[in-house]
Amino acid sequence: MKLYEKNAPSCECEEIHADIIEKKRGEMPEENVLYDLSDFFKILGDSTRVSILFAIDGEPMCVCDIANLLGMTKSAVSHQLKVLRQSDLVTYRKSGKNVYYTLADDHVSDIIEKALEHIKE
Amino acid sequence: MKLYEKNAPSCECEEIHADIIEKKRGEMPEENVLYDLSDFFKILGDSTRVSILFAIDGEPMCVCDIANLLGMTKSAVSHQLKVLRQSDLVTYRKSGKNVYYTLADDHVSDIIEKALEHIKE
DNA sequence: TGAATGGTTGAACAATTATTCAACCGTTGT
DNA sequence: ACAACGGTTGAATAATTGTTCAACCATTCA
Repeated sequence: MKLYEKNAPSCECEEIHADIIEKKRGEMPEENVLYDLSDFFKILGDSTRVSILFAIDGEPMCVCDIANLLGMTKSAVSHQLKVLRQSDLVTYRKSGKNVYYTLADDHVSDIIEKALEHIKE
Repeated sequence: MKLYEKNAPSCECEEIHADIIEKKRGEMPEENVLYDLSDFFKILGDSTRVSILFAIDGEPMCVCDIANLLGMTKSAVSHQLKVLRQSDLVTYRKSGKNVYYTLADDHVSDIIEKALEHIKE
C-alpha cells in the first residue's frame, strides 16, 4: 500500500480539510525513512536489549558476564546481541574463547539520555 | 525474576570477570527505569505511530484527515492515537464532531530528530 | 587428540501486538 | 426526533517477536 496516497480506498471517511491534508502530504518524510526510524526505535523497545546496552556502556563485556549480570541464558543474550549487531548499535572483539561487546558509538547513549529526561517529566 | 541478581540460576555459565560484573551491577539503572525506557521506545517502534506523530507535528489534525493522509481506516488511527494518548505523547481538543490531535511537547520531536541523525550515519 | 567451555544458531513455542470488523456514542443539522 | 457523520471501543484474527532447547562451532588445555 502506498503511503500518503490521495483518496485512499480504505479510509472510510471524506477529507474534512483538503488543504491541510495536501500541505501535510508535502511535509511528510519518505516512506523508507519512516520505516528506518521505527525499526531503530523497535530495537530499543525491548528491556533486555536496553539492559545489554547499559551493561556494555563504558567497558566492554563478554557474553557470559552479561548473562550472569542480567540473569539470562547466554543463548538469549547472544540472540539479542545479534539484533544489536545487525543494527550497528554494538561492535565486538574476539579474544580467545571470549567475545567482548561494546557500544558502536555515542549516538545511542545520547538518545537514551534524552529519553530518560523525557520519562522523568 | 529479579534483575542483576548474583549467581542467577539460568545463566548456564560461570562468571568470568567477577569484579567487572560487580562494578557494572552497581552502575545499572533501576529495574523500573529500564522498563519505562523500553516501553517509551516501544511506542515509537511502530511506523504508523511515527507517521501520525509527523502528521500532527506543527499543526493539529482531526482523526479523519489523518486517516486520509495515511491511507488507513479511522478505526486503526484511533486505536494508535489511544496508545499515544496513554503515553502522554499527544493531546487532543474536541470541537464539534471533530477531535484535533497535536504533539504533547517538544521532547518527542527532539528525540526523533536525534534518531534521524543517527540513521543518516 | 579429546574434553571442557564460551559463543552462535535454527526451530519451536509462547506472548505481544497491529489491523479489521461491527457495534456503539456524541454532535450536528434537517 | 431522527438521520448522518466523526470518533471510539472490544473482540477476533494475523503477524511479529523474545525465549527456550538442542545441536553445533571454535578455542583452550590436559
